Amino acid sequence: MPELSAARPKRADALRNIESILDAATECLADDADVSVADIAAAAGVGRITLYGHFKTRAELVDAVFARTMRKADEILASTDTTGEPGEALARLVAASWQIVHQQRNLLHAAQRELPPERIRGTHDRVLRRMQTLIARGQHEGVFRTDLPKQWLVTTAFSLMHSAADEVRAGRVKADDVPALITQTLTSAFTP
Amino acid sequence: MPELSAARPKRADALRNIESILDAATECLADDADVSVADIAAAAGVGRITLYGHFKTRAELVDAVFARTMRKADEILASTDTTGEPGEALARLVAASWQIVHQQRNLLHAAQRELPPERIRGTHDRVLRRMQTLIARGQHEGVFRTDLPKQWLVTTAFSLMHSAADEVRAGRVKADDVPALITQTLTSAFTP
DNA sequence: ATTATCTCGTACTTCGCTGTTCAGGTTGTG
DNA sequence: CACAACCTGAACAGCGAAGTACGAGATAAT
Repeated sequence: MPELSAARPKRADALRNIESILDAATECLADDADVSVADIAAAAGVGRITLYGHFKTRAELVDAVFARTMRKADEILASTDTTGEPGEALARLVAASWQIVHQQRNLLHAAQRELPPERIRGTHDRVLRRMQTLIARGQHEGVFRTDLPKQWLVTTAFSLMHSAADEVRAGRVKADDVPALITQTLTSAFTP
Repeated sequence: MPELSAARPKRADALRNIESILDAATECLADDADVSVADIAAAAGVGRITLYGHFKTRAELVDAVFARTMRKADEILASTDTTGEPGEALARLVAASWQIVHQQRNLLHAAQRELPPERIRGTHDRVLRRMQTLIARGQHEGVFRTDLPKQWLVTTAFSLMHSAADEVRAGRVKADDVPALITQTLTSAFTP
């Protein structure tokens, strides 16, 4: 089922506004998962009613923001070199992922509060899969341990990134130190 | 400053109700961080107004529940043997901690939403310190790595426990497997 | 037994947010 | 240009939760 009623193209200004809204929402949600729709609309320089014209509910908006962010994240990760020695590739992938996790720490919280878990999982999927693929390769080449399920290793990696983000936020760790911290930890955690 | 105005002893039934409320709140918050005060009161078999008589605000209630849970957790951990080979002691400490983290997964979320971070940190402190002490000893004995700050190793340990709790909840990991999973991961992550 | 304490239902206020409706003005598109 | 799509503010309805006030009744302490 491609489309129901051909959905004629939106007008240019509508598209522009939608972009503004998504941009503003991304920013607002990044530093407060509880922002009101009104605040987002204001930040976008748009009427609240206009916003509702494009996104029927708050959840729909959050979903759109989350999906877009994940899509962008996936593009960034796609441009990260994951070839070569798995350990080094992991370091590169972690460094790139960390930036995104760190910047969007709150967006995930917002999503978790308003979206069903399956939906989050689905949207996350492609990003997770990149890590998973790399880990699988590392296991295959005998560089990463195989006594633990690769799914768990993925969880471990993201777990550390999220926790590190919290630590930075609390001022207990410097943001610049994080990639090294995580990489070193994961390197020993993953070696057989 | 011991006490301001001597706080005469509460009546027996009041104490009993306070206990009921804390018990009910602990249970309710454990499976939904967003329960209403009304629901908690109902679960405690107590009027909502009675609850407000003992806890001025919702935040105060959450704080009390959180503090009590951490106190109990600390007692459990206190009865855990942390002597002997650090690696094995860590395994025991993780197993014990994991139970608590797993059961109270949502309580932390509730606390994070309603309490100031410093407060959470403060209440958490004694529990974290146990892990930290063990890690310090392990480092001292040359069993755990020293190229990363011990604070970070503590973070790593708890990070994995919390993520594991999420995985279990999502049905991707069996609860019984978790202690081994975490222990194995941490063992390699911590060895130099 | 008397008193201070505690309980509890009902009903109310306050608050903030979401989502909708309406009516009129603006702007892009063909 | 003409029309449809779009934007807009203001105002409103609905909701759920927090917290308050009152007053009658139950219960524990001394």
